[in-house]
Amino acid sequence: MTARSLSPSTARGEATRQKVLEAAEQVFGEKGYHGASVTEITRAAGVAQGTFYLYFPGKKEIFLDLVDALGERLRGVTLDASAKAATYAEAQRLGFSAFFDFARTHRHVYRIIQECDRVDPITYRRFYSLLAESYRRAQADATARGEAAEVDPEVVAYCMLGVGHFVALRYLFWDGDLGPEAEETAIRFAQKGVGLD
Amino acid sequence: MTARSLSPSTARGEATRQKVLEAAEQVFGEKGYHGASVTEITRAAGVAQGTFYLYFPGKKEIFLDLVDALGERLRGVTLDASAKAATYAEAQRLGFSAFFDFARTHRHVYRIIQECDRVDPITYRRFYSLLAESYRRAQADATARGEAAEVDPEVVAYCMLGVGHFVALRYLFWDGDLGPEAEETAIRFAQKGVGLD
Amino acid sequence: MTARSLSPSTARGEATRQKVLEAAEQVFGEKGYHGASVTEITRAAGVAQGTFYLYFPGKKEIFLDLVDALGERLRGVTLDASAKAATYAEAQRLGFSAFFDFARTHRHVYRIIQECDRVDPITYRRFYSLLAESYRRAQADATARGEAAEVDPEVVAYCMLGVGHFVALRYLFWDGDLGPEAEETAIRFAQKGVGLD
Amino acid sequence: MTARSLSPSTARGEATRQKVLEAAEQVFGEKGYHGASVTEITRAAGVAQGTFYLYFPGKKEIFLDLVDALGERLRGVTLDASAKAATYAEAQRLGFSAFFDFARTHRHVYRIIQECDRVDPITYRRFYSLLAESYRRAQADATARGEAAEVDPEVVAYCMLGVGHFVALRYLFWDGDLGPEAEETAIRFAQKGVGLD
DNA sequence: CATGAATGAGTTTTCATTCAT
DNA sequence: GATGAATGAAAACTCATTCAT
Repeated sequence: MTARSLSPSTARGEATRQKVLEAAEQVFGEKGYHGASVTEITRAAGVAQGTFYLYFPGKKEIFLDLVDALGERLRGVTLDASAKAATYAEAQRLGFSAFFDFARTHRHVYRIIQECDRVDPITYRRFYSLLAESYRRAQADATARGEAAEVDPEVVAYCMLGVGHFVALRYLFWDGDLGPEAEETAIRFAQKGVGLD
Repeated sequence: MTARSLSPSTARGEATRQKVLEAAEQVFGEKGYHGASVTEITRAAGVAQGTFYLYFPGKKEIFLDLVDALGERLRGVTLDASAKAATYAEAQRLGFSAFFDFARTHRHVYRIIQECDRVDPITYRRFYSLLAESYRRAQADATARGEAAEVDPEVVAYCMLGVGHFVALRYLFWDGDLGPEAEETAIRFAQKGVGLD
Repeated sequence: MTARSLSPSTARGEATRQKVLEAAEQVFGEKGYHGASVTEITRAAGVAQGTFYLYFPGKKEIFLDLVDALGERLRGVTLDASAKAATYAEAQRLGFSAFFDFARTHRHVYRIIQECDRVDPITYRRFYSLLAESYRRAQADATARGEAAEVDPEVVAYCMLGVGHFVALRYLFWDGDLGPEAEETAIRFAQKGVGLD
Repeated sequence: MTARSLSPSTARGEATRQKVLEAAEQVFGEKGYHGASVTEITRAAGVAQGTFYLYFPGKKEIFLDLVDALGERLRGVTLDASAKAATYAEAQRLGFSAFFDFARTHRHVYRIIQECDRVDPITYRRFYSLLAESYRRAQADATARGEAAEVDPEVVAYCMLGVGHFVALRYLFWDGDLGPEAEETAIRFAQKGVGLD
């Protein structure tokens, strides 16, 4: 997407790069972008300080790389999940479930996304824009098929992003887990709102 | 709420305290928590470095003070707005409008809330918990009056928080402003979801 | 001795000066010269920061004043005690006892003397020189009267200072108290050394 | 003794560590613990500020390291010296001489020991406890062999520490040097006291 | 006499990044 | 490719002292 990482030319190099990347994900997840230090990442990766700069231009860049990668993975799982559905309602249900599963498995890492807004707003925006794009398209298609109301799909996409994010925040991150009823309620909200008339 | 600031005892002191607080709000809004330095805040306030520590224990504390204050103001405006409504639908509409107005007016500052999660998760959680409380109560009351469906009001509260936050993010912070149609669509979403019957 | 303090002209002023002086003694004793702050002293004295500078030129000066005063008191009690004795042996015994009593009562304050060496070596030296003077004279007199050996009384004076100081350090400050046997042994050492014939 | 320093892994690192340590000894000796700053130490060592923290956790730790090292050296020279003696009297004489030599050569550094009491009382106490231990043992052995009187060797040990310290203070630090007569008198005092029969 | 707000120089410490080996 | 010692700018914070009221 953006050429942020330096290229390894050997297999050994590629392996080192991976070690660093994984260590970074773990350390960033644990301490956040500002709380983490390059020293700590390299220590966790089991390489020397200088090695870090052989593969990444700097702390910022590896962080943004991680965010991009995370976005890609998240889009992958949600898209894959909803692709299996026959109806829009079913797609929404499966999509939300996949999202919550992802957030559950990547608790710490998911939270670092928010820090990205200050580190590089462009990357932050891209993260959510690309994610929203799937939602937008699904809504637009459903509308075309008469399965959903005729409303601006872009707005709807961000509404759904919001529902997912805040329900995950409240139940997954604060409470420890999200039960099936809460998940059901969230999906119901996305489909029928608060239930007015 | 939490005793985080030191006490001035004269009017002059109170005035200085205010100057510093306002400068901090401005600088934090512009550069974020980590990007801002105490030096910068005092420079913006027109006082000496040491003066800062006469009124606040440290950078972290003034930041959290600001977040608490922001939460209080935000709860104030949304509650005031929805109090004027006769029906739940109306209350939601007015509440969202008030929220968007607030976010519009406090763009920069509103964004620092997200940084708070890493600085002090307790304060971050309190910010949203207290906000959600109003929404929860409104939903519960509406349900009791037969105006809303019988669903867990806590989940609904966070769904609404999410809708507000992400629509503000997309339209207010990224696009520059949020038009009436988008606002209308968001409210409609909160009331009827994506329109699935 | 040295004109280090500023002069109060009224009775009220004299009272304030005293309050500050006493607070300083206590705070310095507790935290040491460097650990104590002027703010803390004034707080302990119940006066404003500025008031301090009405009576003392600075932190250093009040500290040295305190050291001088302490020396005067210590010389007073040891001299008074040994004046009551008929023989040199008796005078030594009473002098040491008085010294240990003083150290016992002024544990904390006594220890700040050592810090004085770095703050102002002149004052530190004066403290011990004046104290040694009494010992020196007593030894010289005893020699003249045939009660003590014919040795340089100046050296002897410092040996006795050393015995007192280190026994107090070991037993009073570290152990909590100095029993009569230890005191007796110390005195015996001063009179007969390690017991080599 | 206490793991206070960080580890260099190369010869170059070890060399730098030494440079910093030596600079610290010099600067602390000259200005004392509080008068010295890390900046000054690194400047004297010819390294950058940050380098200091590669080898020592902080100013306090390097200071305490220095005190421990000093104690070890001092114990070494006094023990070595007295080990050569046939009698207790001879051992005392040689031990005192070695002590005075050490103090003469390390004037400045020796004086920083006193500051240690406020910086870390434990380390201060250890310094003298370990030193006293040799004296105590020597006295106990001499008593067993009938060479010295039957008195508490612990008290005697501190008496001798005191004699050494204060005679060094008076003659070495204040006067510039300690002549043989004064040294002789001090030793005589340690052996026979003030000469009371 | 007394106050206490204000000052600003000075201190310790951190850490992303560089570079000789 | 890999190392890890070295850098130095920047940060948060303290505190003796001044001075307008």
